[in-house]
Amino acid sequence: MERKCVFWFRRDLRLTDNTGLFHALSSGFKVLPVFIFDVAILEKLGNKRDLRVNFIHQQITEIHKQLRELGSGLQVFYGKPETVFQELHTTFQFDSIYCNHDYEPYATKRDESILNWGKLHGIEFKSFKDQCIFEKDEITKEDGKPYTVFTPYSKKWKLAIQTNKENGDPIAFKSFPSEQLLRNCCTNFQFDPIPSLEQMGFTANNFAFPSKIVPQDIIKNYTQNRNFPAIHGTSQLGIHFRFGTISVREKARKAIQLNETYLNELIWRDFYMQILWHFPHVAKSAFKPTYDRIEWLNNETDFEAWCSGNTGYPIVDAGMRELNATGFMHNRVRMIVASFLCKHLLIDYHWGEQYFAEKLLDFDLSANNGGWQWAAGSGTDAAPYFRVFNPQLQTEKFDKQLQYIKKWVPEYGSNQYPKPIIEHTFARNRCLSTYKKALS
DNA sequence: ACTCCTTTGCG
DNA sequence: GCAAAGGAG
Repeated sequence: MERKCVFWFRRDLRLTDNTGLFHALSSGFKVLPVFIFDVAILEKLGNKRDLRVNFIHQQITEIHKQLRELGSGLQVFYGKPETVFQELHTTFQFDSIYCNHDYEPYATKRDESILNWGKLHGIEFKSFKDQCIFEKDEITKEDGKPYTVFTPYSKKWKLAIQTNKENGDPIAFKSFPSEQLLRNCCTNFQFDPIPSLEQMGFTANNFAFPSKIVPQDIIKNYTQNRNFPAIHGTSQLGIHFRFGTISVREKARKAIQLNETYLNELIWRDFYMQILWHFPHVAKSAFKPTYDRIEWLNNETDFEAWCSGNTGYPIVDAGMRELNATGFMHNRVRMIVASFLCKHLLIDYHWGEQYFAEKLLDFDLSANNGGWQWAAGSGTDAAPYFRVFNPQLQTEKFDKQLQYIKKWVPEYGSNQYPKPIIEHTFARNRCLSTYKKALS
């Protein structure tokens, strides 16, 4: 009988340079590509117009189309992964499941449960590194322990790129499934139509997502431009990294050629992924436990003003309005609004982290958590607690002409614009004493 | 022990 | 200039 396997797409929604898919196709087994809309994840999304679900739907529809042209297809399910595989196995006797590693706590548990289910039925679960360059224990200190500070981590990372070249270049375009390989996909399978967004309780939306093609000048001038929110100076590739619609290896090769500052951003991504892997508690609580003792004020009126972009601090409000309108916020501004929420308003960083998780199209647990804990001061290599961003100075440095502010806060300067909800120096001193109390 | 960070602000 | 905390080499 023909040996068969399943390739399970998760956050690697592409056919080219996809490590797990490549291994599945070269295994000698016939490959059934599948995608599962996980009910547990979708049910947690409060907004039924969620654009990220739209994005996933678009991408898998595209993959299905590409595989169709090769006489195969993508089998898409809506359900609980454990149940889906169990049911699929009764009609389609596969010998193994191939996929790529996912390092988030929920995904780790889910994969372990699938692996254990597989063991009971003699099904192998084979997972590969694909969404980052170095993972887990690949970059550690000399004593084998994980780095918790970025700079030494990044030095080791760059060194490893050089030294690993001989035995399997970590950024090589090594996993290209040729058309011939793709023909190892199942052709005699009755593919079901892809469940519609409406069937899953979501609304379809014609949204123009950021392109995965980045003009080379943006990367070349990244160092000079990246901090100015009025300039289109960042790649805006976040959503593509999040769902694996681009290959991080490809982008790392480009970054090495073109711009070290941009490369560092990719290394930050690996850094926070390995932090989440080694210290999964950061998803729920502070990396530095004493920071859980901070007595946040958590004023809901202040939080509402922050969310809606009505704090009376124009750079903060511009950022929040950009986020609410587009699902994107410039990174410099992310730092400013985060610092403002934690330090000026003394609102638990978890509130802001959650709000970003709901709104950002490029939301990624490890990066978002790392960023918020950095801003709150509670994280690895974080901003010292006594460093309180001054929104006024940040504006003078990074939006001197007020172009960004005027774009998102058109009423700025008129009497329509709210007065600051808190005075800077007062807020700063209140923050310092509150933090000091918790940390002493 | 000594140095260098760490997406900075204040006096 | 210096603040004030801890990691890494």
